[in-house]
Amino acid sequence: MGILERKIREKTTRKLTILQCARESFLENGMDAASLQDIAQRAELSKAAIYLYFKDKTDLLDELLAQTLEKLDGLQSETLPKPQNGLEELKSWGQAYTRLCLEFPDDFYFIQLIDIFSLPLNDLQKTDTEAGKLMNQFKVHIFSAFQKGIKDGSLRRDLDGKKSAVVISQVFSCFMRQLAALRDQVKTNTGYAPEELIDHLFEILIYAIAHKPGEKNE
Amino acid sequence: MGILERKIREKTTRKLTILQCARESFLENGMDAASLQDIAQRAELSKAAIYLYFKDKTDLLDELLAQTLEKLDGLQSETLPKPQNGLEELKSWGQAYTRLCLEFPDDFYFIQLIDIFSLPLNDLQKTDTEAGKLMNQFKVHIFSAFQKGIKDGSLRRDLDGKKSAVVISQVFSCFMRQLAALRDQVKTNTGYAPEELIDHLFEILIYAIAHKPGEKNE
DNA sequence: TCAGATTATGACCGATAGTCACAAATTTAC
DNA sequence: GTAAATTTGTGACTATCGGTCATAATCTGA
Repeated sequence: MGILERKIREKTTRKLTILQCARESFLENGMDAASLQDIAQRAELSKAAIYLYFKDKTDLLDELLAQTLEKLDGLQSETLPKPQNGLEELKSWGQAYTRLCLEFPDDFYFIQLIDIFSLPLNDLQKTDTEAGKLMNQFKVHIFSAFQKGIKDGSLRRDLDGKKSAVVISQVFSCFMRQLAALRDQVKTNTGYAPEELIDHLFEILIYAIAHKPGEKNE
Repeated sequence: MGILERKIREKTTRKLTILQCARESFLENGMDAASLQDIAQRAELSKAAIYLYFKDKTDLLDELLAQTLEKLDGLQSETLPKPQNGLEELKSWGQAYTRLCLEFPDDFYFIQLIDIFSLPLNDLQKTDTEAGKLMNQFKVHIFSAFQKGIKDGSLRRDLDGKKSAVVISQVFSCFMRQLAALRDQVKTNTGYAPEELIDHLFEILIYAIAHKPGEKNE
């Protein structure tokens, strides 16, 4: 039985090696320009050998994306050890996403490639890839944070929780994606550092959805 | 002189023919998948002949983009014949952009390919392409509408006009882009029609930046 | 009529993603 | 221990892409 275990172990380590090489190549050359030939060379394999471990180029990407989504999950639970009100929970997700963007651009590169709302919110089980499943989980978290916030009074009660979740999440992910894509040019093009713009986006969004203590909330 | 005129006329019509064929091919196959071979066949020319009229593939795209930006300009001045306050002006730009997205998806496809804020806001003359110049004009319009709104009291006075212009425009264009990209899936994936989501985005953004009559504005 | 410019082409280049027949290595069966 | 079967690997291949280039056809002005 030790043989089988060793073979499985070798297979997975080889897979991980290829993934790591793919990660480097994607980051250095970008999603389109990265060639399987280059990835194969880094892994000291022939290009055809890659296809023994991965269906195609997008399959490689899916696995890398799954890795990154797990990291996002980790960052969020790191910043929010205890459950708080809905608004605080939303903020913590936003901060985790922001940290991924600013502190871990390598990871963010993969998240930003896909669109969070290109997957159905309803058919939770209808996802074929690992990354798809994780993305759905993520969406469910955001959605329930909105519902919670409306109930506990930290968000405006006249909001349609689900609709706001869709719009706000979409806004946030799109904004961060664009920011990450232009990273170095943002400051020179707009005159503002990425952090400033993100802060302002936070202000605007929170201003728009949070219940303000002074006002009545019904 | 008639000969020269005819030659110029023939040259421009041929250019327009190629542009139209490129437009169709881009729309049918997408920016990447559309091949110059296909465009050439549609135009009943050899692939090499295309390069007599356009520098490369992105040159084709630039011209199509310029056409679309002019259309956006037309839509805006159509809905806003007379100058109003800053908020109204911003709304009219938003509506023009929305109309382009919903009513003229073919045109929107090209606008959505580029990012409004990937060009510098400062160096207005440093644009090499026609599309670049038009984009810069567009950005200037939005920027001055914010300044105007803050002055005339239709926007919150505590806003940093320039910063808000950057963030809001980015949010808006990203959102619409994603919406257009997923067009048919939006309803099934989120449960909301594109129009509903756009309306809600309008509500949120206006709620966040507009001066509310009841409140003091300083 | 004929030189010179314009317009057009097919053949070609280097690059890509992906396939496939075949070979080497390794495990399993006897 | 050896042969069969399976896994792991490869180089050569296809088809397609954006783009170039020598060459040819067409048209213009003198």
